[in-house]
Amino acid sequence: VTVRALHHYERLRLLRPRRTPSGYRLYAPGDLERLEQVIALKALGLPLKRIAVLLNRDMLQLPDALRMQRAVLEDKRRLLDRAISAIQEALATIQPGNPADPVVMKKIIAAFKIQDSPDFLKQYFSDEAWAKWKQLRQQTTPDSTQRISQAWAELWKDIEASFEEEPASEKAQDLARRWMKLVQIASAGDLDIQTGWRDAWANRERWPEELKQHTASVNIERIVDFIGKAVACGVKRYYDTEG
Amino acid sequence: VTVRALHHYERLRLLRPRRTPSGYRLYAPGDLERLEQVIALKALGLPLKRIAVLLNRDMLQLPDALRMQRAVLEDKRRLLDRAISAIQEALATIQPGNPADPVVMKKIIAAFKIQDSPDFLKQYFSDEAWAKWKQLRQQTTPDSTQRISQAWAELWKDIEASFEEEPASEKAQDLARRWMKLVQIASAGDLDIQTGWRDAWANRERWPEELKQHTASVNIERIVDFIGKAVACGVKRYYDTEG
DNA sequence: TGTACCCTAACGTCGCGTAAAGGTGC
DNA sequence: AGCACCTTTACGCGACGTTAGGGTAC
Repeated sequence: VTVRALHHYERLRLLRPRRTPSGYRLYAPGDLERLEQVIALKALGLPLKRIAVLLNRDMLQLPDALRMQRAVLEDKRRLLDRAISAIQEALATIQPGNPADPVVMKKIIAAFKIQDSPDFLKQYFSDEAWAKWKQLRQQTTPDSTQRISQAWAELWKDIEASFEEEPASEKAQDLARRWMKLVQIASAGDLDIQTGWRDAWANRERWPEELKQHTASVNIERIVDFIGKAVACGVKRYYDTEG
Repeated sequence: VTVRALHHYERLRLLRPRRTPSGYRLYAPGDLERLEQVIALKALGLPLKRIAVLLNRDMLQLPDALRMQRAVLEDKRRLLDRAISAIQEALATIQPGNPADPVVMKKIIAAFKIQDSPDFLKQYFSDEAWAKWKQLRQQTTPDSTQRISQAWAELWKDIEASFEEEPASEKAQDLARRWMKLVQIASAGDLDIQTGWRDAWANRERWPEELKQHTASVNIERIVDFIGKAVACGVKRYYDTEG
């Protein structure tokens, strides 16, 4: 805490130290305690004026203020997460050595829009599934979100390289297993969430443009078709051997 | 984007729209594209002056700027996480209905100090273990951190209520299993991290005061003693039955 | 003639940092 | 007398919001 800060707090009526006859400030232990309170609340992001109200008028507002502040900070955190993963996406497209400035910009913009659009997907989810999905996203670190979306991209590419395979072939069955595993990871094994996504994908031609573009680099229709057949094949084989 | 913002960007040389004879601004498609770039970079938290340099002088700095900004945002996120969990702690102590304002403040301060002190724990970890532990903390959401620390607190209380039990009793063995399970969860099953924590706990009388106070509400010495015996008992029983 | 826009200029916000100009303690 | 400290006053930052005062398009 700098001297200037102390003066600042005093002008905002947060501190009222006594003075020596010549005008020097004298900080008593009580002032120090109050200062610690100010610093604690400031560290939570509360504006000094609000702290002044809390400490001078009524401490009873404190729990409410804390709850509000928590909500504010959580919003800020979400914005930060979005910005960070947008940077990740942008850096990923810039890596290969192509400068391509406007492309990078558009990647950033797209990354934001994609994270805006989930609200649009809500219509395909049941209320319960949507609540679970939202909670899951809150619990997931952007880092692991990043890894999952990269795993999808890699899987799509691998599938595109295997379009010629028979659905029953070992290679196709491997891809199908990877697919199902990713579905389990991305949905945390929750069936309601998986159902919501299945419906959302079934109506993907009605998605907003920016969301569609996220899969524009691959032939998503043929991929879905291929995996659908491979999974069907795998399920059939499973029942043939089991029963 | 408000009108005032457009004027502001223009004064900072971020935009240069043409003018009608009477002085009205005319925004061409090129200006719009540039505006979108400004907005995208601003959303990442870059200051407008830096954006001006990037867009006017050299785009080549862009990747470096993005990487730096990512680091800045990740720091901010860590601060935010700390503030959020400090609020959680404070609200948790306020719940029971006791106003107790100064106590709440001290909780907040303590919550910050505890999150500051991990650097002190570094000395007990091998370099490799410390790196793994840092990475694990980065990947863990504050939410789940909160749940884990609450689980520890509950377990401690349950153990305190069972001090009279024999180490070999079913109840003690249950508590030992809960303990080992929490260790596995908190360390993500990593042996290096577990070893680091074991050393850190072994020297807990040399921890800084604020960290010690975190366990001050329970009789941590007897808890550690009790669990040590119970685990030893469990291990012995395991080998007796196996071999 | 109205009214819905546009323009510039300039001050306010928030939490201090940073002088500048001068007094106090020892 | 010197030097390290204190005091008040006031401007600066960053990204605009918000008047105030006046012109323009239709």
